[in-house]
Amino acid sequence: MSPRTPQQLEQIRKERRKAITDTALEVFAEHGYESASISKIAKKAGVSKGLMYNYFESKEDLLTSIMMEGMGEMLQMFDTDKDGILTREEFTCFIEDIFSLMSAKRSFYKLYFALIMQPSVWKLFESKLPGMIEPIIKTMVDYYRKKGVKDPVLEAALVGALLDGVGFHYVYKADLYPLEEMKKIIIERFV
Amino acid sequence: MSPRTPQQLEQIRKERRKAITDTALEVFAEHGYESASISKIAKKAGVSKGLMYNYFESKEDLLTSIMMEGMGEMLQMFDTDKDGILTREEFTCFIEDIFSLMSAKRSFYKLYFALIMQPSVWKLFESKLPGMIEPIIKTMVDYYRKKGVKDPVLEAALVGALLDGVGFHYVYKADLYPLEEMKKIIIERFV
Amino acid sequence: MSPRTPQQLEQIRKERRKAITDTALEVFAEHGYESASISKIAKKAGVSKGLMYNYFESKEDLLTSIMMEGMGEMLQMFDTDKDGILTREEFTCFIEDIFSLMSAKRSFYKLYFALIMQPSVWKLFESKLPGMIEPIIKTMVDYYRKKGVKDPVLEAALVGALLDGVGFHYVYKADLYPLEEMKKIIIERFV
Amino acid sequence: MSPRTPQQLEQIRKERRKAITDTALEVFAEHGYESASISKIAKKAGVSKGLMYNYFESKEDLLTSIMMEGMGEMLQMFDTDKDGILTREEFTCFIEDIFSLMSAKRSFYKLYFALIMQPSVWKLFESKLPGMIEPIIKTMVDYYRKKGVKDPVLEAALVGALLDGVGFHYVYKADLYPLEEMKKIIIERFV
DNA sequence: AATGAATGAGGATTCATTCAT
DNA sequence: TATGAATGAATCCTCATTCAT
Repeated sequence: MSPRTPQQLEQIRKERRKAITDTALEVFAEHGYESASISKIAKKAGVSKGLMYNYFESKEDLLTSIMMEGMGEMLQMFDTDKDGILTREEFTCFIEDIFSLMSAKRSFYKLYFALIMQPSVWKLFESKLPGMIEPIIKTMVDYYRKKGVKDPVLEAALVGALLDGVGFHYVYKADLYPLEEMKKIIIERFV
Repeated sequence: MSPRTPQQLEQIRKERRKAITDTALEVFAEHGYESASISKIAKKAGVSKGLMYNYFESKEDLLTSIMMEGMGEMLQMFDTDKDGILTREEFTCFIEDIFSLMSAKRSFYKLYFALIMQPSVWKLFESKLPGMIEPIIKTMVDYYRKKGVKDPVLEAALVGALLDGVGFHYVYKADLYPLEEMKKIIIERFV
Repeated sequence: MSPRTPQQLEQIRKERRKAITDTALEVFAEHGYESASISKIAKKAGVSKGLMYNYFESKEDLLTSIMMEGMGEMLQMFDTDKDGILTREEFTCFIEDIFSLMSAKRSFYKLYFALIMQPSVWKLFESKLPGMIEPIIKTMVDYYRKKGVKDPVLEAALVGALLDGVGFHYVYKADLYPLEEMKKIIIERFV
Repeated sequence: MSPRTPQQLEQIRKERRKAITDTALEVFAEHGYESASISKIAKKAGVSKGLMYNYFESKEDLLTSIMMEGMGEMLQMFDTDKDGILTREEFTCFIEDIFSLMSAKRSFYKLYFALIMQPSVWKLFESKLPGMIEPIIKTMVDYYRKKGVKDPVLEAALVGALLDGVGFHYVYKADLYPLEEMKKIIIERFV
């Protein structure tokens, strides 16, 4: 009879949108951006092709939306106030956060790696990615500086490379990767 | 105008094939596997579309051929006999080899990263890659075992991740990356 | 908050309908029939897509309604009784009416031209159009016959072609067209 | 065995291209630009959809190619040298040329009208048309200026509108139109 | 061995229309 | 009466692959 209330509509849109982005993330990560067809995503999300364009302007928009939101979520995890002194415990916590993230958001990580390597797609993000990574790097540099390490920037770069390498291997070796042991040894050696 | 000798024909075939693979490598890396069209590659290689199928069965065959040959070349660099005891000096040498490879074949390296990260491409190789990488891993595990490290497999995995991470960063940060310092610190800490 | 009276409802319906047809005319004329989407029209008319179908059965129905009504309006302008003798002043008036119409209803003219030229659309109107044009032709033939012109039918055809040509150019040359001067010279020469 | 000679290829391309443009002209004119689908044209031309894009970059390119070529042909008819003084006889000739064109190329003329009236099509040509029509306008303006007419530009616009109007009516009234008489009266009055 | 015309399946996208509310 | 989410057919276009020459 009467049209839905704005609240109802908002609710519907939110749910549908999430269904689409969740599915798209999976499919993008599984097949790559180019191979993932809107058709496949729509079908897997239980939605018509046409509806996809009710929520996202284009395939590219769908991709960038997912990436931006995923990156936003990741950044929030490191958003706790780290202006003061960084204790040993806090840094341990920080490393553990990164590892939690790796397993919690493995699909996203995979997509991130897959996309970052595709020059055509890279262009969409190269301006935004540094902003995401910088605070993480800074945290580490600060920690090592305070700890009195000789070359804190190099040390942070080393740990950064190590973490990316672990992430990369983990993402591709799937369930066989000794993530927990790796975490322990990294905390042991680099905290 | 006598017909070409079989040797000449063989020579021509070899050259044409190389022209195609070289061009394809570039185009695949620049546009990604899916976006790179046979047409573009053929035109850039100065060859007709039809001829491509005289040298390669399909687009996928073209890709796998390129990857296999490229990886074969890389592995040859580590083919020196390392069956005996691995001394500290030899391991240092080994690490240095890897870093040499990174800078000597950097563009090459970049192309391989770009391709291997695409899930559609990865699927074609994930069964073959372990066999190719294994000797490298094995070299490291052996070294750490002999050195008396507590968990040599984990240690090798750690260094493996670190090296991949460094390669990854180096390939993308281009000329700004402190590759030499990184090499020094890795040898210092992990040899 | 008593419910609206039937009169009020009727009034609201009328206004809404007019809002839709007015907007649709603009959009059809601007983008052409095929390119004009119901969505665009609805949004521009401040109405929901769904409501469009409450007032018109289909896109085609919307188009034909607009055309019929527009043509009706045009005919009314020439509906003044012209049975008696047509003086020079009355004919001047008549020409001026046509020019008024051109600028007052430019959007409609544009749509009319655009559609009349599409054979598939033409079929919807070809039975009704002659009825609209005939009285205009007749008025002119009568005038020239009374004036003693040698071939009044040819003269009327000439002026008819001229008026259509001017309308055509005016509609497409937009604001740059010297409509006033054209009117003056036509009245000067052909009245 | 051996590939086709360039001459053979050229021949094939020419023929196919003509088959496509001829069919497209018909279909565009019958259904309008937007409604005419590449599929329909391809099928009617006895050609695959894909091949259309071997000959034309896009639907728009197909349309513009047809229009440009048709208009080029028309303009060639007015290519006789008209740089010197334009005598009364030459101008008569010029008008007669236009009328010849109307009947000789009536079908193209019809298509031209049908297409040019569609706003979406018009946009593609409004930048190019003036350049093509200008010489015709200029010829008329020059003639009237030399003849001492008070406002030669307006006079030319008047005749231009008249000619377009006549063309428009002729094209739609088909065989019933008194084209010859119209020509005579126009030459009588406007030369 | 070599060519490029030709095919057709499949991709992203649009949009008139329907329907639950 | 009014809404806009949802559908799916149809559109333009791309491209790996085939084939006559």
